[in-house]
Amino acid sequence: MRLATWNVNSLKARLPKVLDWLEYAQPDVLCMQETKLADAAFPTMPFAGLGYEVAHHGEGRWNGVAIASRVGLGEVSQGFVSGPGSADGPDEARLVTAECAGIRVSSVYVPNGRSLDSEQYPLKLAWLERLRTDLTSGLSPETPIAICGDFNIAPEDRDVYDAAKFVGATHVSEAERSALRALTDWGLADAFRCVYPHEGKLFTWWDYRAGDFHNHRGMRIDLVLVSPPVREAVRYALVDREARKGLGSEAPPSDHAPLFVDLDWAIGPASS
DNA sequence: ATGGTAGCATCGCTA
Repeated sequence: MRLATWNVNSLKARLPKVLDWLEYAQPDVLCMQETKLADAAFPTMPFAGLGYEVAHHGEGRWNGVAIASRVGLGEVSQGFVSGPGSADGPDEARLVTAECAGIRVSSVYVPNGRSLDSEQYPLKLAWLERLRTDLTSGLSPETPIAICGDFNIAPEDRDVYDAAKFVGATHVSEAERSALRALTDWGLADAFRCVYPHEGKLFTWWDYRAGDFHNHRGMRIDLVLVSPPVREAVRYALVDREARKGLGSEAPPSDHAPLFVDLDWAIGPASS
């Protein structure tokens, strides 16, 4: 089973590239973030044409998350479903969860945080804490779980191109990394790190500006977090940098590259 | 130190 995540930065602008990538990379499940679409505007037909069912949670102009699956899609929930303060906070489409081939898959788009002195920064930390309680309360780590998406956190200094340039910046602060550790302490593992335990400077996002992609100035902020039964099944993972390139007259790329994780996992017949 | 780019509900905001 190939499980992928990709912040597409507008599915409307990126649809041809996403469809090309589905045909080329053949993921069984693709989690998307920043679709920037309302639910009614989601292009269901071209996904169905490639054999994918889709669960989407969108609001229109910003955010928007989706899960496309060709191995079954059930028990869909949009947004937070439980936990304290579930009625609080801004109504932003940043979480959708569905069961795919026996794995509880979530597509998440963690708030950016903007800067440490922004009012958005504590909201990011609160959102992460709420994500933890929502996705883990009442569950055993032995439940097959995969939380996939744009976490807007680089877990370690080796996950940014130059740690010195990020001192005092968001995405690398101790509080953000601690919020991420709360998830891993519960039992979730960074699947990419399971495959590349020693490497550094392997990124999933590069700023559009100043030739950052070409100059290898990026960050690893897109993650697939897996519970122990899924971790046991991890065989391979890759960031597809080809998809971050703008090729000739094609549509321009997202500023994120897709990450996929290959699992030795029984898919079984597709069901819905 | 600044600015660099992209998407959008575009002349301001988000990333």
